[in-house]
Amino acid sequence: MSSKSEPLFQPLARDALSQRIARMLTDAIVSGKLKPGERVAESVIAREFGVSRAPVREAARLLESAGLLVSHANRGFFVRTIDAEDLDSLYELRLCIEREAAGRVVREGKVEAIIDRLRDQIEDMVGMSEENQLILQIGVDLQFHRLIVESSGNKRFLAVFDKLAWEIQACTAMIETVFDEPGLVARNHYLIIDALLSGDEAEARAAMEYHIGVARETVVGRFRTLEAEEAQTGGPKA
Amino acid sequence: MSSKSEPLFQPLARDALSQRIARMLTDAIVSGKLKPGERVAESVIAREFGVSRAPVREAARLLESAGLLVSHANRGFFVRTIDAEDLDSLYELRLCIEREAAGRVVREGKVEAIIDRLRDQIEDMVGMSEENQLILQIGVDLQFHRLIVESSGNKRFLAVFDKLAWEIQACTAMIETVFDEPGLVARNHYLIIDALLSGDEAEARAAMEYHIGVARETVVGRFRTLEAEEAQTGGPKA
DNA sequence: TCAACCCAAATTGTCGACAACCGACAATCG
DNA sequence: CGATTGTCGGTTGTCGACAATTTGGGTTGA
Repeated sequence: MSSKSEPLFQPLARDALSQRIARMLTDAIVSGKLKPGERVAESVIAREFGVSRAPVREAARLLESAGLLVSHANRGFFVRTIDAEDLDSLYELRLCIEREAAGRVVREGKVEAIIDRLRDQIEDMVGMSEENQLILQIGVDLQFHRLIVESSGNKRFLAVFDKLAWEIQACTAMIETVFDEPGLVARNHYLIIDALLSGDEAEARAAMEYHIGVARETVVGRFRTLEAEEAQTGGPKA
Repeated sequence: MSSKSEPLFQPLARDALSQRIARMLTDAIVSGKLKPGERVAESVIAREFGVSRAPVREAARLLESAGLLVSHANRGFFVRTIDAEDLDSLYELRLCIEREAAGRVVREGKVEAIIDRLRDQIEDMVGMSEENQLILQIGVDLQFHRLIVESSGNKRFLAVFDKLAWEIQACTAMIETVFDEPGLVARNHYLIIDALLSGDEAEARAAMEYHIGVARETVVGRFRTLEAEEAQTGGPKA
């Protein structure tokens, strides 16, 4: 092994077209440029990207399995609509995963390895909250939680988290003012860090449960009012 | 609606080809006819089914997102290999979901609505255990658990469960003797029913945790020995 | 006026073909 | 004889075209 020479170049980024298209579409949905319920015609997308329909189709199927699109047979793809109840279920699932992950991180002594990065991310969140960069803040927020899930060592937890994180980001992007006091939300993550550092598994689980519970109430609550407003203006869609 | 005449024929299978192919492939994998690590060339499958590669490709991507296949860029699809550690992670995830689901079923008083069906399924399991129909028994076993998860009312729980159930079934299909005493395993489900009927949420959670813990130790243990055996005979594959 | 019907435009589902790519074997050179 | 390089068969990635299906609007008839 020692005879291997130092690599001069990184491998070129040569993903398949479908993967690049999937990433573009994901960004468009998560950032809210494509709105829920909106149609995503593969021929239209193919024209815009200047490729054939095959890779677009594959990208769409990828996003379908990720839960960002839904497909009706012979009618094509639509950006997934999500209702408050569904969002609530999503947070309940998230709670299960992250609570267990936080416990495992403490139990297996993985806190030290990530504590610095977690602190940095909180700093980033605080900075973004002061500049009212809410979408970006949500992104870092999810990264913070992802890091904990990742270091739990359970790859299945991470896979589930990644799937639901996309959806949560997309949903929060739809709400104009997610939190009344973004700075407070950012700083509240210090409570999680404290609990992790306490070394008490039960405390870590409780802190995570509380944290996610607050987010759940806030976001789902906002979403409910948003739904009620839209029920008055625009008609409901299936 | 009443004017509709009696249907002379069943509707022809008019799902997309890809869905039918996906189902066939799923059966082949879950039942063990396609072994882990085995190559699934889309051109070969397309020839066998007498269709073009496009629907086969879509089916493969579907199964990839379901976790039954993996794709290496430009090299095609392979039946997913799973190691004991991964299987253990899977059971840990399953524990999180089902423990919470059992609690919710009790909390929201949904037990009555499903108790009869649960009992029937246990009877089925006992019958199959006596006839040494282990694969079938595992299927009903998972149906039993699925019913609890479904009636928890959280659609996300059900979605995650369905994904991991496939994998658990495929893994157990690889092990010749999953349990020493299948009849005992089947009857142990009565403990879950008792806990659900107790009306105590904590008790329901504990019973589910214990039940899955036993299965986890048994199956993962068997899998470890299976891995060790294969490490001697055949070389390990990436 | 309204309903049912029919037709046309647009979109998806599927197909066969070609090019790019990977892995393995054979050929070449030191 | 070992290592690198060239070549080849087979597979995937992508494409353009055709068939099947849905949708919406226009027409016809009561």
